[in-house]
Amino acid sequence: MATIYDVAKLAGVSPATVSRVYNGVAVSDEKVAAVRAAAIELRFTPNRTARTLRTQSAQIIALVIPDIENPYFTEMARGVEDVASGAGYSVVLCNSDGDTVKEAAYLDIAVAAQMAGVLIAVAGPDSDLSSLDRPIVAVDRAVDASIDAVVMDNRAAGEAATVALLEAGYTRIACVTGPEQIATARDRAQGWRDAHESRGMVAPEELLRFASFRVDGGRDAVDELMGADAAPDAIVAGNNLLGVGVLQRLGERRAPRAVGVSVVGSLPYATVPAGAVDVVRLPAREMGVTAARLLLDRIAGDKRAARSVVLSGELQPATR
Amino acid sequence: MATIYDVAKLAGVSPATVSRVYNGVAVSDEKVAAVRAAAIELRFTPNRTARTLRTQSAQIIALVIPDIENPYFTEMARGVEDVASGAGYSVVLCNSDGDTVKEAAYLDIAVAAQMAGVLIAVAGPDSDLSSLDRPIVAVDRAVDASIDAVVMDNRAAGEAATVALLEAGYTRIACVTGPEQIATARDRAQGWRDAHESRGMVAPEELLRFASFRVDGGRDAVDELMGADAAPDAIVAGNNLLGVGVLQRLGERRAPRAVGVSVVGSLPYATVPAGAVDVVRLPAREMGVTAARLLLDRIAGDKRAARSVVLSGELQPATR
DNA sequence: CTGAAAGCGCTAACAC
DNA sequence: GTGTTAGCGCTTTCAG
Repeated sequence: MATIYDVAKLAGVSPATVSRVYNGVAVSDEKVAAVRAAAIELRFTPNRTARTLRTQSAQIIALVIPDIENPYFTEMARGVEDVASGAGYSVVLCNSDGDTVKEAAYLDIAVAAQMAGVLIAVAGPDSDLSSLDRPIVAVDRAVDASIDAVVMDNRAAGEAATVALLEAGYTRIACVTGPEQIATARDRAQGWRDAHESRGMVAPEELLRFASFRVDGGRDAVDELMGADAAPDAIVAGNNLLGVGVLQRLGERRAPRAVGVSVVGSLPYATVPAGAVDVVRLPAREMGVTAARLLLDRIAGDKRAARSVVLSGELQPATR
Repeated sequence: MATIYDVAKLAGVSPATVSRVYNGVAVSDEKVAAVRAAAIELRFTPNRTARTLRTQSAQIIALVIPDIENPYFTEMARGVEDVASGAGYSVVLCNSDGDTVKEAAYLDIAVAAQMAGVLIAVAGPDSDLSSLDRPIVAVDRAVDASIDAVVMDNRAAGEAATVALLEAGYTRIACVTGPEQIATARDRAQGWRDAHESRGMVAPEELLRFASFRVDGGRDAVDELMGADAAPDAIVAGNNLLGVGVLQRLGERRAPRAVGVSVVGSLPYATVPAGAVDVVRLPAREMGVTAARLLLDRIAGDKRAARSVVLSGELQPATR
């Protein structure tokens, strides 16, 4: 690979001038032209490693998520990437797998590779961000008041999903949500409680299930709930994958009667007919866009107090 | 951040010795202990940027894929990551979006950041890999004989999907596959032809559609196919997302009679009951694992002639 | 086995 | 506006 010295020699200028051309520092037009020509001839691309070592900051943003196979997070990733690449940053996608050990390893890498900042949907309450000495924004899952966050209004989303079923006339509504230690999961369950309360009812706590935020979690919960004596007549699924599992398993069981389903989160790859279930669409892409902008602001030196942005889901009611 | 000089001073050794400890070069036990202790005290992590600048190679593998929102590719990514991280490499996921310009930008970054190697599912036939002066393995889509590749037997997969429908008694079978310029898409269509031929039939070319490899492609194709005079009685979908679109749209239309569906690729998030459609499962994770191993071999200096590994799909027949 | 020292390619003072 | 030069933190000869 050609270096700035090669280009400088060919263009008849100093290495510093070549550097300036690539960093938007004022250089006379003729020298700019000479440098550009030389660079093309030598197929020169600035070495990012050297630049990073010198400036102590790579033009890279780490995006750490707990499940790369969940379309919710990949949709978010798209949003992040669009903003980041527009600003000249690359995005490194890191899959923590919900494992705080793997997560910590990625955060170490982010530091060791001098990445400019980190966007993270934490694996859990034990996630340790303390050794991260650079800008960081929490996405989807808040960490604490000292860290910028962009999250969904999970309680309201859970409530909206539940209200839709109540309004449709269901009376025994179960809730299948994610792991109890994840606030997102708890908040959505709280929304399910609140929906009942707001109508003078009390949520049937015996129909609340904490599962993994995965398809299997939804499938298992259906078997458990529907196998019991006083089975529910409807189910609120706490995220997209749980919704898929619930719908899959309900479809496979010969149901004595239709069970209502509503889902917190979109189902981009589900194959239920449109309008078959209530869905509270969560603006995942927008979350990614917002978080990326916030992070770029921080990287640019924004020193204001930590902000927290809350995005709202939108009920897309079933057609009944 | 602490440097090897800080550690060296505290441990009472030279910087070179600290470096050796971190690179598995022989150092006396007592000095190793002293260095480790100092490193812990100073919370030292070797700076990867400096190491990369010096060695001219980052412990990073770029994985360039055309659609990060497609579960097929994220499943593959998991396989890649498991192998890579086991070998001490990080994986950078790059979403080319099927755009050769974005793809080229990522490949430039891979070079500029001195990444150790590249795994790529090329965006199309115009993808330019010529300026990539480092190990590279094509996944899912072969490039040419000079480049290692790990791909599916797409023709056979298309054939198996079609045969399943023929055996189920369908007689007018459409094929909705991906963009014509993508070999994967053409090969699957060829399998559809071959299935007919092997039974002494001729494939109804007027029922062949090239669409984007996305949900919408499948939806639109259904409208077009089913709206025509001589509509098909079954459809082969050329990838997972097309399958989702086809199933969605068929479910939404009031079908005069059941239309058979078979899909090349798994449907992890579909909500059709198990056994409702024929699926040719493609071992995406295995593809990622195999490709990553091949790439690591190349990075380690394997100079043998380019290999091409072909993986087979597995029909998971519908229960009828 | 260990230390000194050069240098990977770039940027940022600093001088002119 | 431009050139000279000193590192960024690490690895790797080369001596010893």
